[in-house]
This record gives sequence, C-alpha cells and structure tokens, in this order.
Amino acid sequence: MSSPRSASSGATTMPGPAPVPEPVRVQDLDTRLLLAFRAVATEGTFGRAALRLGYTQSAVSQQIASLERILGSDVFDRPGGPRPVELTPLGRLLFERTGELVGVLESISADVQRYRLGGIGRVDVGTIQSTSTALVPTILRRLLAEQPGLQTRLEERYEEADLLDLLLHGDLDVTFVVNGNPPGIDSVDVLVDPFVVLARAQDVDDGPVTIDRLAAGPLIGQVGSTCQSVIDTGLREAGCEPDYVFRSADNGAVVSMVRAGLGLALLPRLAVLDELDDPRLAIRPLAPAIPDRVIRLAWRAGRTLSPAAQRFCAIAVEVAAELGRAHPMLAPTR
Amino acid sequence: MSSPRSASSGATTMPGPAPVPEPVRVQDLDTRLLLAFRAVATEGTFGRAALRLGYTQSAVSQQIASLERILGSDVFDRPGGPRPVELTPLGRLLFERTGELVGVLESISADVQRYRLGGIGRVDVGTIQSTSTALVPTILRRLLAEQPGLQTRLEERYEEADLLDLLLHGDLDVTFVVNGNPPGIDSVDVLVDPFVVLARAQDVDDGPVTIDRLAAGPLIGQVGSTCQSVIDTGLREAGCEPDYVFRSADNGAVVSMVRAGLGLALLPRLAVLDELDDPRLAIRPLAPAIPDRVIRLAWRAGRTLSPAAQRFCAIAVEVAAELGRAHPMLAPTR
DNA sequence: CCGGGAGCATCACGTCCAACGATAGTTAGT
DNA sequence: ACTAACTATCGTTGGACGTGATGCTCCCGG
Repeated sequence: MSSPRSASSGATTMPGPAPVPEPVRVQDLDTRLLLAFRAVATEGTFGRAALRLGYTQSAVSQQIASLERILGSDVFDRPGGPRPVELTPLGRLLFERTGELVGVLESISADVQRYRLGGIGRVDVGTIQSTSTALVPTILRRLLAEQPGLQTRLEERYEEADLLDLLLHGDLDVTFVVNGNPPGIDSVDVLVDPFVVLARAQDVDDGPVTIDRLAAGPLIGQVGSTCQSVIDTGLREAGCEPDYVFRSADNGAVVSMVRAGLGLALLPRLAVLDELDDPRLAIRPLAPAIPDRVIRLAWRAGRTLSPAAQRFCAIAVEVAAELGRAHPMLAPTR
Repeated sequence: MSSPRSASSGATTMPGPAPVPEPVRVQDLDTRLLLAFRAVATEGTFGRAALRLGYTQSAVSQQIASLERILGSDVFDRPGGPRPVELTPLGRLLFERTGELVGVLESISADVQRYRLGGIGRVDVGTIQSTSTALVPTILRRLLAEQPGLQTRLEERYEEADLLDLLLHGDLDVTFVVNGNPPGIDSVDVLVDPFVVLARAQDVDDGPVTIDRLAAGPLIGQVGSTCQSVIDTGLREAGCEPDYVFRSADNGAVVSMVRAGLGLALLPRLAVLDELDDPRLAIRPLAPAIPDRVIRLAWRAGRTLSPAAQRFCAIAVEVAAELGRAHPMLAPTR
C-alpha cells in the first residue's frame, strides 16, 4: 500500500505478517472472479482484460479486489505506471491451478453441449421379439450413423411386464410395449401392426382368411409371448377357441413350421416381413379382424428423456412410418 | 411440465424437441449454482440441501431453476410428492463432471491455505559468501523444519551487483546485500557485522589493533568480493593504503594463510566465527574502526513476498539476533 | 523541472440479482 | 378425505455488481 521507497531500516516493517488463518471457502471461489483474474493475468492490464471480458476497467478492478479480499492477499503487484501488472507468488499459484479449473469447466460445457445434441450418453432400450428383428436394427443403425459416440444397450424379454419392471426400476430409458397404458408410463405410438394369417399358399383360398378357416387349423402358435395372449383373447372374442398343434417361443420356428405344412399361424404382421416375397407362403388378413396391436415406445412418466433417447424414439417413429409406406398391408385394418 | 398421465397417442407430444443450440458459456457455470446442484443431488431434497448450505428452500429452488435455465434443460425430475427428486440424464452427466470440478476447487482452496501458512511454494535466495557459511544453513534448517514441503534454491555470487540483477530480473525472491540501498529495492536489516583483524596470536599485542599496525602488514585480502572494496575504502579513508601480499576469493583460504603466519587480515566478523575458539589466532577490533557493514535482506520494491519468503526473512532476523547474543563482539563498534 | 499519458483505485449511483418469508399446488400414504 | 412432505411462485428487500467520472501514482519526454 504505502511503502516508502527507502525503508531499509526497522525490521518491524516486513512485507506483511499474513494475519489471516481462516481457510478459503469453496463457494467463494466464484467462476466469474477467477475468469476475470485469468483475463488480467494473460492480458497484463485491467483495461485490456475488461475489454476482452466485456466489462469496464472499473468492474474488473473491483472483481480483482473482491478476489483478493476473499483470498486475504494480493494476487497482482501493481507497478503503478503505464507498466503491466505482475502476478504475486500467490497469483502464480492461483493461475496454475485455475488453468486446470478452466479446463474442467470448458470440458463440462462441451460435454453438456454434446449431450444436448444427442452425441453423448447412453440409451438403454427394452424390446420384444418382433421389434428386435423388424425395427431395432434399422433404428440403431440410423441413430449410430448420426451419433457415433452413443452407447446403446438392448434388453429383450418375452414378457412385456418384465420390460416394464426394468423400466420402472430405472434400468431402461425406453422400452417397446404393446398392451394398454399402465400407470406411471408415458408413451408414443410407433406402429399399428395388424395380425395376419400365415399359411402355405395351397392351404388357403384367395382373399382374407376367415376365423372359421383359422379355427379349422391346425394352428401353430407362440408360447410365452405377450402378444400371444392378445391373439387368444381376440380369437375367443370372435368365437374361436384356439387349439394349437404346436407352439414355439421363436417366431422363426413358427414360420418354418408353417412352411413345412404343419398348419396355419396368426402372427403380427411385423413378424413375417421377411416372408412377404416367399411365393410358397400366403400372408392374408383375417376376417373378421381381431384388434390390431399398437406398438409403442414407453418411458417413465415425468422422467426426462435424454436427447439421445428422444432421438431414438423419433427415429423409431420415422422407421415405422417408412415401413408402413413400403408395405401398405401394415396399415390398420379397422 | 403439464403432461397428462395418459397421453399415449399422438406422436407430436414427444418428451421435448430440445430447441437450444447455443452452447453453455463457461462464465455461467457459477460455482454457487453447481454446489447447490450437488447438494440437492446428494441430499435428495431441496429442503435438506438448503439446510446444509445455509439457505432457504426457496433459494435453492431458484438456484436450481437458474441452473436449468442456463443449461436449457432440467437436471432433476420432481416426482411431486414427498419423494426425493431424481437426477435426469443431464443431471447425472453434470453430477459426474462437477465431482471432478469440486475436487479441483477444494484442492485450490487447500493449496491457497497451505500457501498462506507458508507450507507451499519455493523460495529463491541470493547469498554472499559470509552469509552462505554463517547464516543460511541455520536459517534453512529452521525453515525446512517448520515447513518440510518448501522448495528452496540458493544462488551465491561474489558480486552483490550480480545478485541484484538476478533479483530485479525476477530470478530471486530475496537476496542478502551489504551495500547501500539501490533504487527499486526494499530491505530489512539482518545483522550489523563489524570488520575485525585476524592475526596469529603472537603477531599482535593485546587490545585493539591499530590502523598503523595493520598497514605495517603483511596484509592478506580477498579478491573479487564486494566487501573487499568496502574494506579498502574504509582503510583509505583512515589514511592507510592497503598493500596485500596475497589475495584469495575464499575466506577459508585467507584464514589458513593467516594461521600459517603469512600476515594479518581484515575480515568481516561473520567470516571468522569458526576461528573464535582457536587459541593460536587472535581476533581483535580495529582502532579506529572502519564503518561496520550492515547485512540486509532485500527484495524488489512493491513486490509481494510469499509467506515462505517472509518467513525466511523473519527467521534470518531471528538467527542473526541469536548470533549477536551468543557473540557480543558482533555488536556494532560505533 | 514539469506536463502528458497510461493505468489502477475510488466514489456515487442505478439496476438487478438473490435470498427471504409466506403461500399455493401437487402427490403419496393413511 | 386428510395429513405430511415436497417444490414452485410471488412480493419484498438488501446487497451485490455494473457503469461513469474522478483522483492518484508512476513513467517518460521536452
């Protein structure tokens, strides 16, 4: 402050006895103050730092004063002329350490920005058999083409309830569902997927297959799948008690049995996409139709989805729409 | 915000289209906001976080709202009942990264505190021959015993001007000096060190040695040392033109020559401390005395010294005082 | 020796932030 | 339905934080 040029005698006027033993509180290390400090340290003068920061020289002066009051000691020596300020030993220490700090801050800012654009983070998706084969590969390919940095995980279950358990437990971000809305779940419609009859071409007549023809069997069905219960319910309400000669948990196995002539199957349209071009097989609507199943993407109600998960949902809707345009039979039958 | 429990249809009501492409500015990542965020995340509740931070729940709520406005997205999902809040995916990302940040902040705070107590940093000391042997070892031993974490460096020069150059160039924190105050230098007196005559006991009479006796020689002197010029000036002013039979840059060599009987020497008292108890040698005041040299510690005027450097100076004064008490002959002769 | 200029500190002042206190609104559990 | 446990919001107020003007200290050139 006021040290005459020629002190030179009197050991009592040492530089400063540092009378401050109270530690610096972390919440007092304000980002703005530290950035102002660094600007002054790199620019050399308060004025240029203020110019760079968009402040006035007065503001920067007060910010540095505030920082020095917090630290209990000066961070700059002011030579007093038109010469630039200089870091004190404490200032040098602080400059080194805040370099690290600013690096972390910028890294956080960059991460947040990448996150907001969907380029960071992970998406955990629950899926059922038909979506696993018909939708998810395309969705994931497109999503990862957009954002190569994303991490994704798939959890496939036969039972929709298992997927909902995982979802509500926080293990999944989104999951494909078919049944009606349970509480605590929000969802978005992805695809209306009718049930169709799969049979050998010679086993059915042209046109829709009637419930009676279906009931005449022999019927091949799934087992354990959630949509199988939807099928059974639909058939019973149409007055047809299904009697399966064979069941498999795997859609591919069901298709193979039909192809082998063991019987007919009532399957989601999505499950027979690969058989559309097989001339030996017939894919026919059911008459009268049982209610279409609606494939939706569900998430926990009130929970915020990450941009990546949102993008997954959006792409799912896109892909499903393209699928519907490419194969008009996927349109709802009602 | 306002999402009815059973939306379930209408792909337009997705979670949120993220309409914010502007990046987060680093200066907006306020320490206080991030600490409040972490408090809420760890406590689970705005109220408990507020209690821990010393704020009210209202304040914390506004801080989190402010943070979310800055980030452009929520960091917490509020279930709305008496259940704790939960981190959103963005919140999880932020929590991980701010953990690192808080670590750096606390480390900075701890470093500043250690610095203020003198336990961190380095002290670069300039020293001349006599202080190197008689003072510095004791000072450094005491300083490092207090603060083992300190780094110290010694630069010894024959010419005081060299030390001042180093000091003004910023290579030294403090340096021992003898001559009068150059401009731009502040200093503190450490020790008043008279010049004494060193001779073999049989070569001088009892009591002070006169200038005439000294001029009778043969004289042994130093070379290149700064204080040698002080000696010569002092002798000339006393009417004695010194004529040296031998000169050495090393005080020890001078002492050895005296001990070998080659002549007398006029040396700083500090340089002959080790010979005080040698019965073959006589250490006598000069009559009339030439001006004592004053050993001081100097630093750049207006520059803040680190606590470690200040402690070095303080210990130097202490050690010199103890030396003066232990050897009364060190008291000034004027 | 003495202006002039560069640069920081300080003062006065206006604005706006930020914390408080109280209250309303929502949800879970009984 | 009622209570308990939360958060959001509103109005208010004190202080922080910015600006602009001014003063002070140094270096430098005539």
